[in-house]
Amino acid sequence: KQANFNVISSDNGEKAVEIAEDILPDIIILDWMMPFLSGVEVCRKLRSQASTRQIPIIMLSARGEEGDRTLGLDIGADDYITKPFSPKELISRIKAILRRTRPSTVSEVLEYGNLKLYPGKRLVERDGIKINLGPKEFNILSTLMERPGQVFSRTQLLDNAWGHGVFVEDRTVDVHIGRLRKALSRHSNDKSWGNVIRTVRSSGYALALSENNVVS
Amino acid sequence: KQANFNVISSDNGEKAVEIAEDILPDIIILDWMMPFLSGVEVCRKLRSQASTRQIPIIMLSARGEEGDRTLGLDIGADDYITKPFSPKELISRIKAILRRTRPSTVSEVLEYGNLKLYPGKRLVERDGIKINLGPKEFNILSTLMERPGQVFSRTQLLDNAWGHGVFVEDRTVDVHIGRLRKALSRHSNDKSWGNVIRTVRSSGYALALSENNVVS
DNA sequence: ATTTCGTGTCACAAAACTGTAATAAATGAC
DNA sequence: GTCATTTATTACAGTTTTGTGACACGAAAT
Repeated sequence: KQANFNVISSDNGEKAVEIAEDILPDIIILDWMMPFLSGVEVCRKLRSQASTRQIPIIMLSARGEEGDRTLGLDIGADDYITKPFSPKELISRIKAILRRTRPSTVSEVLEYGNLKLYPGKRLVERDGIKINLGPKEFNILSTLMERPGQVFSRTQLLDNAWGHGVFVEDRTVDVHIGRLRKALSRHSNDKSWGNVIRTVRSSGYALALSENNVVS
Repeated sequence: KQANFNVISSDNGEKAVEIAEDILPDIIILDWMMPFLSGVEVCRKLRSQASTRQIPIIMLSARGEEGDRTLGLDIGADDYITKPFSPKELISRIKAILRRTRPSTVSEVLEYGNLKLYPGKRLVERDGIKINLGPKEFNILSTLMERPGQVFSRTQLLDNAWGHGVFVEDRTVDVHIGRLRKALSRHSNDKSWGNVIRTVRSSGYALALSENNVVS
């Protein structure tokens, strides 16, 4: 919490799995020893299910034997820390993992062209000029900026920006993309303020600098 | 091999471990039953060694009992497939795993001559110049570029680029090939921008550099 | 209580893309 | 060279997909 993560905890393995399936956290810290379901079993369970398979897992253990360590990693944990450990170490390992899976959760700032997005401050700037976005628009842009160039389908954007399991029309994304585009080019006529969101017919949207834009 | 992976195979477990340690492949497909060292033992061996510990493993097995499955996963396999399975399934599971461990190996980009195609970005470049293609054209080119040189019948192209079970005239492919050719050579007269799509009379189409074209 | 803001939908307009058919070219066998 | 086939091109009439303004609604701010 001190490192500014949103933490949900559970004191038993069974519940942990439920929660994980439900809210799909960015990362899971798993204690080896837990009531009902051990860390190993939880890990296995999470790995056996498509929805949770991709979630990074860090295992914590009091025992330091080599055997445990490899078992932990074998079982699909992304990292393994033995107690005692410093909170600092835990945080930096978490960040190391998130840096490659979810840049926006740990980066101070995401940049693309003259665009800057500060995930923590929920702030977007273009050429240093602050830009006002609604939450949804911010989330969409944030998603796009995590993987510049990647095409995201409307459904993916809905999942990422709205949260899972919401019932919203796909086309609603279009409207928000429209608002986003408008907001991103409101304050200048400079060419460098052109459209940064490419629409990919029949697929979705992607971030793209207009100077890179396609010749047709 | 058909999916464009570089494959090395071994017919016994002992050798497999040696090879793995030697060349450090991106992923290992392991049969449960093997002479000398069973798949399980190979898996254990690979997992116990630092150099090979990170390499993803997919286990293949003829037996479908749950016991085996969890044993396979426990032992450190990243995935577990029971025979019979479709090659397609195997490929897609391989890709799923590589996507998170080695994104770059799952063809971030397909290249052919001065052509580059980025599947994730739905983007095509020739000599670095971006080229605008409709969805169907992109799909066709994508299909062709996955196996340069290979001749695809109109029906195959229809299946791949349109999806199975669509009712479209075979000849429609011709038209799209025409559009594709035009789009691919629109922005330059350079000889290197010549036709890259070879038509194979009475068979279909294939990717081919014009300098490779047949002299008749 | 009112205003403001952000959202989600709809409907319609605008764009982009497709499939087909008709016609012209080309290829290859004889 | 002629003929039968097969492919290339073109034009055009749909279709499909996107962009956008309008509007209603609820939550938050005033």
